[in-house]
Amino acid sequence: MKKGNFFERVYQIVRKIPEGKVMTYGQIAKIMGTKDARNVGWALHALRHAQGEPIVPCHRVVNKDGRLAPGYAFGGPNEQKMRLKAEGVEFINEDNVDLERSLWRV
DNA sequence: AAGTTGACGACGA
DNA sequence: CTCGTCGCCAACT
Repeated sequence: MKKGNFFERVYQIVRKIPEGKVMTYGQIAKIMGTKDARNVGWALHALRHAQGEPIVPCHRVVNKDGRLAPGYAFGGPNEQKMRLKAEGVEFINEDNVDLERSLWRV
């Protein structure tokens, strides 16, 4: 049994998010069959200093507010917004993604 | 080894 | 709005 199963699962799911779509931590956690949304964020956090895995579009992962944690984003909340917009994700306002349109539904 | 923290979510008060 | 609590897992101290 592998131990990093949890993280790998998170990466696997996040990697398959198509452009112009986003997923929430809770959504990912639920897909994995757990309620551990905060560890999903932790898995992404780990990517910051260890991109050992293939490219993981962590900017497509948002919290329930439709945005990343203020200040903990890969390069700043502004970076996230700019990046998602560049992929075609619609924003409801300067800080919130239009989850109704851009939430990746399986 | 044991306790605390963390890119979260949801509900209650 | 803030505060507290539970859920669940890995990393950090």
